[in-house]
This record gives sequence, C-alpha cells and structure tokens, in this order.
Amino acid sequence: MDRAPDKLTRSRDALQARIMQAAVEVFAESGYAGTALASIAERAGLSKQNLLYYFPTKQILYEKVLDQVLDQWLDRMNILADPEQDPATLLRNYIRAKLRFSREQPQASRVYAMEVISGAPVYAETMRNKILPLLQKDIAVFEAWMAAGKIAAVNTTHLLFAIWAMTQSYADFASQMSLVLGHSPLDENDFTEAETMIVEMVLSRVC
Amino acid sequence: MDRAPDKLTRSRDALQARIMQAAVEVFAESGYAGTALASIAERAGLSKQNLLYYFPTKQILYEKVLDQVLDQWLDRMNILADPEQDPATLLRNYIRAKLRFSREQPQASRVYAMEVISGAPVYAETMRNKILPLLQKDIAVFEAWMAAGKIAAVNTTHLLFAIWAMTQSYADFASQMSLVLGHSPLDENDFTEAETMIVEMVLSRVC
DNA sequence: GTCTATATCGCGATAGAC
DNA sequence: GTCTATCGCGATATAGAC
Repeated sequence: MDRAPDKLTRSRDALQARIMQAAVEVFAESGYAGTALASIAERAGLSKQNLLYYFPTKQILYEKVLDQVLDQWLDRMNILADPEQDPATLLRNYIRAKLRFSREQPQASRVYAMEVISGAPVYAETMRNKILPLLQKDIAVFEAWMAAGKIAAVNTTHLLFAIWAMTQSYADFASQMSLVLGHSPLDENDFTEAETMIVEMVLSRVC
Repeated sequence: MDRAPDKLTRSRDALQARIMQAAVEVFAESGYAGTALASIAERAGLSKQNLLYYFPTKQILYEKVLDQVLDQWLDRMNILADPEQDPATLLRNYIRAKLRFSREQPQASRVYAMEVISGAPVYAETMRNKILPLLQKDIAVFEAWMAAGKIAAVNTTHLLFAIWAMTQSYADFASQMSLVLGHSPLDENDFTEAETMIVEMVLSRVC
C-alpha cells in the first residue's frame, strides 16, 4: 500500500485547492469582512469547522488567497523581458496576457483590486516586496526602449498605469460593462474589441 | 425667534452632512459589510444610536451615500454635450474633469468602485436607470463625431471604457501608485502627468 | 480528519427615560 | 434629539468525542 500516502496527500491537496477556489470567488464578491467562512465552506462542500482545520484563521486563508492570486499573475506577466522582440510585439503580448487574465481569472483580479482600493491593510508589505520590484522592472524596460530610440518619449510610469487600468477594468468593472453592452458575461468578442482598442491607443502614442 | 427653526434645520442638515461625509470615508475603506456603524458615528462625532435616529438602517445610509456620490459625479461630467467645441477640446475637458473628480473625491470613486466590483448587489437598479442612459449619451456623442468624420473610426464603447478606466484608477489604485511613485498622497504633478499621458493617448488614436 | 456542541464577541437595531 | 440599556443574531474560533 505504498500508494496510500500519495492518495491521501493528493486528496488533501485537492481539498485545499477546492477551498482556495471557493474562497477566491466569495472574497471577490463580498470582500474580506463581508465574507462568511460558512459561505466558503458551503461552496467547497465541507463544514465550517472542518475548513478551520485546514486554514486556522480567516485572515490566514485570505492571505493565502492573495498569494495565489499574485503567483498566478506573475506566472503570466513575465512578458516584457524578451530582448529579441520589438517593442510593438511585446506591448501587444503584454496587453493580451493581461486581458486574458482579466477574462480567465476575473475573481482573482477583483480580490486584488478590493484589497488595493481599501488601502491594502493586509497586503501592503507583500506589495512592497514582491509587486513593486516587478512593476519597476517593467518600467525600466520602457525606459530602455526610450533611451534606445525604439519608442517615442513618454512618461513610462504613467504609461504603465494606463495599461494596467485599461486591462484590469475588464475584470473589475465587468458588471458595469455588461450593462452597457447589454449582455452578461463579457464574451470573446468583447475582449477582442478591447485588445484592438487598447493596443491601437498605446501603439499610436509610442510608436 | 423666527430664526430658530432655520438654525435648527441648518444644524440638522449640517449633522446629516457630517454623517454622510464620515460614511463615504469609512465605506470607501472597508466596503459595505466591513463597515461598522460605530466607526461612522465616531468619525462624525455622535453616538451609534443617534446616528440610527437620522438614518434608520445601515443600508439606507449606504444607498444615500451612493446617491450622493452619483449626484456629485453627474454634476461634473456633463461635458461632452457642448456642440460648439471641437472633439479634441471636449475630450480633453472630459478627461480633465474625471481626473479632477478622482483627485478631489477619491473616496466617492472608491465606494462606487467597490459596489461595481461586488457585482452591484445594491445599486444595479439605479445604475440601469440613471447611469446607463448617461453613458449611452456619451457614446452617442462619439458616434456622431465619427459619422461626421470629425474623429477616426473607433469602437466608441470600448474607447469610453478605456477613458473611465484610466481616469478612475487614479482614485481606486492610488495606494498602489503611491508605492511606485514613492510618495503619498498623489500630488498635483502626478495628476498633470496623468492628464498629459491620457489625453495624448486618446487624441493620438482618434484625431 | 470530521463531527457536535459551545464559548465569545461585535454588530445592527430597538425600547424607553429624559 | 440624545441618552442608557439591552435584545437578537450571526460571526470567528475552540473543545472534545469519535
């Protein structure tokens, strides 16, 4: 029975993953304080007390959710570093990747957005240590392009702010966009239109 | 003593205004569920029970806050309608007004953003009735410009989405921006840079 | 690891004196 | 209109049997 431990480990991991997934969904809808552990437990299919066996406090669960959100994001957004590609291609890929994240993981984006809007009471330290260097790296890439004359002169920091804002809003403000567009949820065509618009705006300014 | 009623009315109104102001601040920080009436009461300088005398339930207070936020926004954003001005000037004014709102009323913007991110559980009806027509009117202005050949061909809906996203983010994501910029709060210069960047991007695309 | 039971607390809201 | 007192509920978290 040497498979038994593996199976146990796997099912334990699977249960934790199910809890995390449920937690992302509920936190995205109701925020940290507005979320009841019972809602998460119900969605994950176990009791509230049992949930507290795997995650001893609500805040620890919340921090782990934020960590997972950040990891998923980092996995996808290491785009600008490829020195082989020209800026226009890299910018297009960057915008596309961020829009894909907004489409495929809207709850992740919303949990993070709520934390930031609240002033990052829980996550400020991690933002400073893990997110800030990443953003500065992206800005540095823009600066290098500018110095090499590959793109027009721009305020690189605010250019990056603009790109985040436009792409992220397709997750965070999806409910308002659905209202305007007349259908819910946003579909593939909406994201294609979004990508076209954003890429055109950015490239028409910097190239 | 015919001034007495006026004075009373005025101080009652003043107290209600103080409560509303405190409520905007706390709701912006903690969201609806995360806000304790006691926090609002303390910030407004009265007891929780007395607050409930002026606003009988938490939800009613929250809805009045959202209404006030919306009214403040509507007051400032009726910009695009002037048929005398050319599109470039109107777009610049529109972006400037929305950025000014993000700068002067960041809490208002954040309360609204949190409500939208949560899927607008409380405010969906009002959004449909009061905000949607306004947005459609702005989009219609873009469409008219396009039809008249005054601006380049664009997806007007997503253009408006982009402008909201970029301008609104200077309120909602201010804590993240402060981290990158290395100072808090955002200052006049940051907003000047933002305006320049956003206006250039939009105009380089459509004009 | 999962269950029943429960401790403990903070919150929204109400009652009633003044 | 403001105060003291308190109800009732739902929440996080813990204890202990199995």
